[in-house]
Amino acid sequence: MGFTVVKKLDKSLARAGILETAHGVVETPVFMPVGTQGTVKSLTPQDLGQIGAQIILGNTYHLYLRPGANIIKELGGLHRFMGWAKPIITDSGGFQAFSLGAMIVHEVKKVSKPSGLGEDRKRKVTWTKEDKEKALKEKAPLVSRITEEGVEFLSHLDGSKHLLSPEKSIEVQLNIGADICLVLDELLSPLHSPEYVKESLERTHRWELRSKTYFDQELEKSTNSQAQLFGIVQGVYDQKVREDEARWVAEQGFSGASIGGSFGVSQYWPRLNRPKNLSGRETVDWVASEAINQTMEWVVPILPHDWPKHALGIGEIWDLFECVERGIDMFDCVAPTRLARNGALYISPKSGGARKNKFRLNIYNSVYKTDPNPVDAHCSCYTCQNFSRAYLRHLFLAQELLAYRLASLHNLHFIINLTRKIRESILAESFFTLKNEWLS
RNA sequence: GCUGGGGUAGCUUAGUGGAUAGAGCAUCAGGCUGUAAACCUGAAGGUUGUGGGUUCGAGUCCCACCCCUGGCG
Repeated sequence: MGFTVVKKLDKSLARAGILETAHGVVETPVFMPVGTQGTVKSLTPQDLGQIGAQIILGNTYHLYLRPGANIIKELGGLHRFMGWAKPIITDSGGFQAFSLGAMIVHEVKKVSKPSGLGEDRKRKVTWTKEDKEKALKEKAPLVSRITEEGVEFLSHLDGSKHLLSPEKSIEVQLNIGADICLVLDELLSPLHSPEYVKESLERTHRWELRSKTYFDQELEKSTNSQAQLFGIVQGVYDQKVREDEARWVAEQGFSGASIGGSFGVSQYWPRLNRPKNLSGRETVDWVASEAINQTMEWVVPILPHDWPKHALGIGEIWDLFECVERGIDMFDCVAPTRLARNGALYISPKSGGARKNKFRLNIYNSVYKTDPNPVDAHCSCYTCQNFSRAYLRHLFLAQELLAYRLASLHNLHFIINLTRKIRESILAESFFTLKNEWLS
């Protein structure tokens, strides 16, 4: 079990590697489809194999609530349960602490529009205990809250109360049979104040250590004794914060590192040298990319060279290039599958894909009503080989289930294939040529 | 022919004589980055069947006509 860098570029941190796990090797850079509830929505493991998926991501929080980690364990672990024999990485539930908590209260996202700037600057989000209680009560009946012990959840399924502690999270991940487990962390939002960020990061350190202690202690007894544990670099859009976190994580003896957080700026974390002449929409995109790219630049060089580095939740097309260039090896992202179900289908530069349209077309648009062409004429996926845009549009408008399946197949094939090409370009030392073809 | 019900957005409809006639679906366009997401926003769309009357004011009340629909001849 371990990670080997097989090729590194001179001009950047981009590299190709091989990650060994109990369920086989993973060639990096790699894109990991998200299968939150023990399924990559609408696709079978056979589909995933055919489009070249090497490893998928499952979710502790969802599987713990339903069907329950013990049930999965009894039925032979998640691999057997869902019929996927290749590696699985599991998220710790840290993201749900955020998406059911601060994300709602702060009205931010994983990758946020610039908030706290311009008109929004007046908006003040304090985070005293009283405000927190009040905000949670008023704004979100179903939420998570952070305590020293862990994350308290009210189940989104039945409202029941649960505590996901670092120990519980690891217990669930080991029971599920994850090849790679993640420590429990708390995502920070751009609207968290410096005081709260400090408090939270100190707590996350304690959670990460508790996760690791429990992991080390339980691993041998576990039916999953070859599992690996990744640490998480948390933080906000601030160089010192991120570098400090990277230094801390680097010293804890993990098998790898995931880089997480909510990427955006605010009155607290406004570090911006924004190019002028950008439209409003371009600014939004620029800020999101800038926060992600800068963060990777700050963090990656500090982390051990021989650790696999995982960008949590990142995976838009430009991110793949920019993050690989900055030394990232692994990606997971809901974008390909969620966008697919919502009718946004990826297109390559040769088919009109570009930064400005986010390399997507909206299949619902009426221009595709009679379009006989495949989604992307340069794509070799099953969907593009067999169906027209007009047919796909029809399926979406009719809300036929096949729409979601064909679209997911295409988007995932597209991203996985692109990531594979990126890997090949590193091996062939043509990475920048490829990047230029896509992001010129 | 007699009699009852009904005509409001493409469809289904809400609407005590009082604000710019609302909504759902459909249409159109945005958005979506460790999945509370086959989701969320927004826009467009109206000669209230036609014509007249009462009234400061009518989708609403009155009259005539037209159309749909049920019942009886």
